[in-house]
Amino acid sequence: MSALRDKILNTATDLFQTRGINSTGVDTIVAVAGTTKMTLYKYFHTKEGLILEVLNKSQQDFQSWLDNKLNSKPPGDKIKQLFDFIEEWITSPSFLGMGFIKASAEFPNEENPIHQLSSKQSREFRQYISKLASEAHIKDADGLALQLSLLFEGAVQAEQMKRGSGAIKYAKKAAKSLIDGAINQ
Amino acid sequence: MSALRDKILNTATDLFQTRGINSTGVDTIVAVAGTTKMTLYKYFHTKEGLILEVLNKSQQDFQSWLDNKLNSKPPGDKIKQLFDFIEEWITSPSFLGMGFIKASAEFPNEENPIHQLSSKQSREFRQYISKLASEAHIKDADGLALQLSLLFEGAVQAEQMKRGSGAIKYAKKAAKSLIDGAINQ
DNA sequence: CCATCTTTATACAGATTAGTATACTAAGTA
DNA sequence: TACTTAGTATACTAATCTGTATAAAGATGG
Repeated sequence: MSALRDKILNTATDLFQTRGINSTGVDTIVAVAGTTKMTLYKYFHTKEGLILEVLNKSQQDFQSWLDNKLNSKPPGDKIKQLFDFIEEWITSPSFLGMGFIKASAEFPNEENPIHQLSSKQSREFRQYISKLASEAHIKDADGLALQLSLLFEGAVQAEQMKRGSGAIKYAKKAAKSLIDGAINQ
Repeated sequence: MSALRDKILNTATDLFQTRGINSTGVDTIVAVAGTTKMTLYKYFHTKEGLILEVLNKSQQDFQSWLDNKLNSKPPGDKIKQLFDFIEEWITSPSFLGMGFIKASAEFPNEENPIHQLSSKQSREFRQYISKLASEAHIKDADGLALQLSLLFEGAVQAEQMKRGSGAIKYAKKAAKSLIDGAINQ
């Protein structure tokens, strides 16, 4: 809708990833975005509201990027190609981390709305992987999806800790082993 | 050395895990520990110093607990039993998360001393797993260790997001697959 | 009993935080 | 031209943050 609103949202996304959520004040966000607090609070009623919107948009962007990549492949092959695109995403120079992983660590209390949204996004991504596994006619789709999501989150975590860790290469290998094992069963 | 110093360290460890590091002020720490800021700053020169000590102690405690558990097993069997003890640790009611995983998310900048310590601890734990793999005469010990560490960090992450997730059960299965695959090769 | 050391209590400085109030400017639209 | 809307500029509140200064209280050992 508003270009200024988008600018604030994108600036906040970037700052939250590079400096941390709690360490980034609204004053910093508006200064970097080139606007004022009045405008920020017009579009986002509280900082928490802004954080929730940042998380939602980040996840939507990631999911639709991935979905778009996979949509050109036959349904039964998608699960096998999943980690190729995850590798592309993680090794991209613009990779700054996964929003919901960092957010859940900064807001560890399970009662907190930000933590709850993070948890929900993690669950939904796992379900997405499970759907891919089902389409490949894998028996225990949920079980495999959980294992793959562990590899995924582990690889993201490793890359957040040390850029260029190369962890995704090994996650990919491990994923291939697990997928092959699940198919021949 | 000092009982009061330990009390502050333990209180900070608990609060950092349950409320987050940046969200926990030194005033809160001393109030819960039942002492004053003057005493805290006598033993820890800055909050950052306290955080670094909390991280170090947490990791030492975890490592020595695990090492103690594994020491009763023959060297070649340790890698196979690793995830049994990790499961015991994660499912324990006192489990509050992994210090270095949360800390690296709260301090995402790689220049930050807290981030650097987190990264170092993650690397050292991976090397520890690699040593276990070597003792079991596994060829690509480093490769397997990296894969297992991804499963480990993924499972911890999952459990931090949703207590009682059961993720560790699937991580254990996946680890078994990967270890068996690495042995028969 | 005196001297030393640890700890407490309290108040403070200076910076930063989230969020609001007020007045202004600019731009489009009817 | 008059009205509305979007955004800016700035100052403010009230709370919280890390870290320090100062003085009193307790404890310990010679």
